Amino acid sequence: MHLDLDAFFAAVEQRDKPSLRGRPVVVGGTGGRGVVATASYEARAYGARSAMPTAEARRICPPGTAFLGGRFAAYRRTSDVVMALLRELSPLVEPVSIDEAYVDLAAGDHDLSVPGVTALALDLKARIAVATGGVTGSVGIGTSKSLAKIGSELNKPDGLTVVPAGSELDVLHPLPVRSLGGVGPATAERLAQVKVKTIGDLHRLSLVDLTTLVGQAHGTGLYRLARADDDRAVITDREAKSVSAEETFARDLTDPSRLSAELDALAGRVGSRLQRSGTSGRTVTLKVRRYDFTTLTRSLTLPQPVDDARQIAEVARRLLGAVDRSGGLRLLGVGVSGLSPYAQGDLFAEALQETVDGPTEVTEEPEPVPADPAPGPAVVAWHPGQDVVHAERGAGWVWGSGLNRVTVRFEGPRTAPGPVRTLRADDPDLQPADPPDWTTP
DNA sequence: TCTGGGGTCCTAGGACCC
DNA sequence: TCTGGGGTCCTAGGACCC
Repeated sequence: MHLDLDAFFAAVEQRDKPSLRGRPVVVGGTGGRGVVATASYEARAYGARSAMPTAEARRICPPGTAFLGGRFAAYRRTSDVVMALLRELSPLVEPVSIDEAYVDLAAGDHDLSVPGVTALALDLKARIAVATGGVTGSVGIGTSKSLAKIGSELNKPDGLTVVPAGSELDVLHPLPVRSLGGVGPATAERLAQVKVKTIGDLHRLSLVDLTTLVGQAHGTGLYRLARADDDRAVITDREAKSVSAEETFARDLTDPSRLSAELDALAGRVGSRLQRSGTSGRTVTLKVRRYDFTTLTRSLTLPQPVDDARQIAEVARRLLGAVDRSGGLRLLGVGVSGLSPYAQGDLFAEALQETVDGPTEVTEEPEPVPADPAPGPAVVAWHPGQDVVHAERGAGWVWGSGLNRVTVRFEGPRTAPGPVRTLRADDPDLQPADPPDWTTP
């Protein structure tokens, strides 16, 4: 079974504010650069849609339309109530998002005949409406995730569609390819170029033609979905693979200190979420959207996982230093991926930390003194693009560099030219500047 | 007053290793 | 003299989803 709550954010607002009932309601970003998250069915009648710029929705919706910024805590509470009802049906419930979930009815104790699941779904919808104070949902039931999802889309809002076993292809074939999960604008356009518009058309394509057209994984996936061949399981707990935060600014930013402060704030959000979830990750990714909407990412994988906001901000700043910021930036984002469990108080984690940081407790052992002097001065700070390096004992010129490495020729006595060293980002001689100074040309 | 924010998965090339 | 074949990891971008 697939359940999709109807115009969810708008429905919660209409439930909580009776004056909004029967009126167009748009929930989303209300600023100049906001987009629509959810439009109520009344607003959809005027053309308002998810992902549409709110400015456009304001143009096409009549006076009296409510534009709301959203109350996510309220949506979360309502969602939790619904998910709890689903868990009464089966232990196997997979929340896809705040307003959507799959339920493996076969894992519960149910009559799986068409009349049986129809009665079950009608009862569920009634109980959702009562428990949430009037929020409705659309339900699809079928022999696979794909069919259940398609079923829930077929009769919206407040709908119920059961696709009986054996009738899958009859239901699928007349539908447009866009109905299949994973077929977006780009794939639909490619398929249209070979005259494939419906899932029935798709069924006639050979596996080789399909994978040539849209790639190996995508092609084999679509080949199977067109045949109602879908054995994906309902997964109750998915581990997060990345944590990120991003922000579109009301006006493009150029001021380095403002950008730096924004990175601190974003890294702070990511770091606290990582720490709350007891994870940390090795790869830090910076996302940049320029004034002209061109978007790029830069990432760096560290030798050890991080969950500390300052460290995350440090890496992000270094990455931003290598990006062309002329013309202004519209958006900055910071993410951490390559996550691993990193529970505090975890003995294994502490042991791991010891190997990284050395013993936690202060020991009587003196710092070991190297027998031979280091071959060159330690580099204190270097940022991509920077051509002079300041070191603990002198300065050097950057001979060559990549994003996470630098080759430096250090000054030395005239009789003995300085050595050339290549340092990677994880070289202990390459230490973060404090305060970070990525603005240095 | 054009185009959010949070994610997942896949691909492709290069470095590197055996 | 000349250049294999397998694999993993990292980086960057793109498609897609809600």
